[in-house]
Amino acid sequence: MLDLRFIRKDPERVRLALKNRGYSFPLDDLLKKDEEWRAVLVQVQSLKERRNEVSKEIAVMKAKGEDPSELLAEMRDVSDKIKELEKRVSTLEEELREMLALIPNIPHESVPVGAGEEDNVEVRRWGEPRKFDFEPKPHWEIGEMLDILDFERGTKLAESRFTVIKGLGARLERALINFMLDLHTTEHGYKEIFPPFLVNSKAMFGTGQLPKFEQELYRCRDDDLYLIPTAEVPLTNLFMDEILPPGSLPIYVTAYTACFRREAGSYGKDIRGIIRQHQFNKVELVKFSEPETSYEELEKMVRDAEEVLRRLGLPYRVVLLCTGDMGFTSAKTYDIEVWMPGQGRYREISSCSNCEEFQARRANIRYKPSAAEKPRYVHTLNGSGVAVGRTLAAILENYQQEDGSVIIPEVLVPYMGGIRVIAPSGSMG
RNA sequence: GGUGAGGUGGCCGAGUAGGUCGAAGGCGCUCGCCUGCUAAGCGAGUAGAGGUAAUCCCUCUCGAGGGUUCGAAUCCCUCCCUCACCGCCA
Repeated sequence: MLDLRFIRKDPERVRLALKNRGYSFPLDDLLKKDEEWRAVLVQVQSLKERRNEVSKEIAVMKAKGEDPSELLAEMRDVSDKIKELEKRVSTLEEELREMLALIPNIPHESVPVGAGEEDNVEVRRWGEPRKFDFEPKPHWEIGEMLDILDFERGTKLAESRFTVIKGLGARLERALINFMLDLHTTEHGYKEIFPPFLVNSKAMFGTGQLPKFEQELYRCRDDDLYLIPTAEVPLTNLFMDEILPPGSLPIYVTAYTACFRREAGSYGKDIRGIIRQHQFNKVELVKFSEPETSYEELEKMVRDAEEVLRRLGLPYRVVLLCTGDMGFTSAKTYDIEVWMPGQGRYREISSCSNCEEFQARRANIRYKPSAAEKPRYVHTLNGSGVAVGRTLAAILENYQQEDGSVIIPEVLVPYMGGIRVIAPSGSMG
């Protein structure tokens, strides 16, 4: 959420940001409403001032045994007028809040202006895509052949875009989670969190999923609870409505969670394989930072995520998203894309964003720079560190052998109990 | 789910026959004084949000929302949460 005072002071900046993002928004309506709100507010406040004064006078008169009935009559009218105007004020405030909640964040000045994916800027590559002397298969074929990915039974149990992972595949999924968490907690300084997988609507508002993206969420019928689409939601909202004491920042947290997304509107996309699932696992990184250092923190966070892929030996590239391709809450986003030989292209496996104070304002997360200073909003950052299912898919494709077996990356062998290869077993199950 | 108790400032804790209470007192914290050092002691300060260019000023906030009243932390209604006991349960 943007600061209303900022919009008031520099509406052209907001207008430009909206244009660069490809958003249409009735900014003039908002400004007009803001003006009316403040006008009415001034009226109410001065009437209240009058009422407060007179109420004290009445108390004094009564104490002296004088008759205050004249003042009482006057105040009855004032009180009615206040009630009437207050209705208007709260209506306007509600409308302003609703409008404000739909304005996306302002892109950082270093973000390229562009309409969509094609205008993103590649900033670096790592690793050499392997040369195959056979035709590399897509991961879903490998997974089915090894009997570790079971799409039919996933669909039977739930619906399409749900998959059952079996045997050494499940073990590999678990190994990846543990490997990523260990890396971030022991080497990158993140604190491990195991949060709820369901959160309430207030938390969803705080990180920006609500109200605009409600159709992307799974909701519980009888409770004000939603399945989280990413651990960013519970992690970022950890300090909702709090003022962090001096010296708290930066805070680094990480969590493994399952993530749940309805994927409304991506009907035809990535139907095969485990790239786009309704339920998937992810290890998430979240930082709370002082405004002055948040962009350094973003660069570090991207490196933390990249390190996962380096250790796994998976080639990738880092892409700076343009204004038109960024998420609603982000001021600047880097995507990390892993090389998928079976598809012959790079696929997003991590997305790291600096939301500046956009989410902090929504979730009311502040800190005190020092005991004497006023609270300020923190900057919040989030990034995948990284998407587990997509990593598993990338391993299957990058480490596949001609005979259909898959080599386990060296760093994962301890997590696999010493197993170095997943080979077709021939057994059903 | 049932019954009972309770939700006040960073923390503890006063404050109900409604009136000058954003709120006593204590702790903590900040600054100063004092003191070989530390502890103790003394003095001052110490919530958040909004309106305004802004110190001042004004308004709002005693779990949330609504009501009664000239006026509510204090009265009424609804909801939420916490704690205790019971029931159920991984």
